[in-house]
Amino acid sequence: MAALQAHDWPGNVRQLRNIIERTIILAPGDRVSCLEVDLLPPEILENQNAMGGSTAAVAIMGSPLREARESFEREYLKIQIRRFSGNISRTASFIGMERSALHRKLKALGIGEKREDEE
Amino acid sequence: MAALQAHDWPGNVRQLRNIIERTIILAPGDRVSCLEVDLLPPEILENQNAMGGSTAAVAIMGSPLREARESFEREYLKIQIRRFSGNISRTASFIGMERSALHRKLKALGIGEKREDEE
DNA sequence: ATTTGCAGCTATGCAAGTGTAT
DNA sequence: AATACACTTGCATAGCTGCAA
Repeated sequence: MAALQAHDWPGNVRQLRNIIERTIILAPGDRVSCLEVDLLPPEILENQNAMGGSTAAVAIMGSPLREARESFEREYLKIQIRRFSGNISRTASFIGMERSALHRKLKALGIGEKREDEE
Repeated sequence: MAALQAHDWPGNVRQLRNIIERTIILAPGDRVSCLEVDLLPPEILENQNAMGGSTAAVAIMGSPLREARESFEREYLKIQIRRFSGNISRTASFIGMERSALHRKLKALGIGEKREDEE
């Protein structure tokens, strides 16, 4: 869905319909009647390549700016923090931000609640 | 550089040194003494996978939040606009933003100056 | 499509404080 | 005691956004 939504459908809906039908028909034998990202024609996937290409990255493009920005910051911060072994002070100075501000932001983004690993 | 900076080097510098030496030594015959992203050991590249994995995405992780956020928004907006064939009004309503605000933002991010293709 | 003025909300730096562990 | 962090809060200012024109 995200991949299809990320594309510009200038003409009428018929184009979208054609792509879907063609994709399903051309699906390889072991995935008959399958409609999945990697089966879509390359022209449709152009925007995916512009971004990371990962499913997550493409999904973000289907969200309003506010949410997309938040998702991005969440990922960005998680990685930065992990990179400094969880040390907030160092992370803050590296990303050019006040410690206190970082704390507020982490709280706002819901980072730091349920640990996934680290420490 | 970005890939190496994106990693957490908990111990002392010796680890970084070892990785670099090992990478160079283990480089395939056709790229002797080469130190490039794809040659780095998988453990080091973990953060890359977290993001899109593209070089650009990794580079962003080496920038302060302010810049990283801007880079993200720039990419996001470019794609959204392209997706609506350059129609600002529709793009704005889709991303949940006022037309005027979008204009200001595009101007601030320097989007719309030098066209790369479209229109 | 693009700008601009204006008011309100948000984000952030700065400063000050509390708590914990080494 | 002293240092190093984590985590909060109050406050003033700078920035962003909606609304109207």
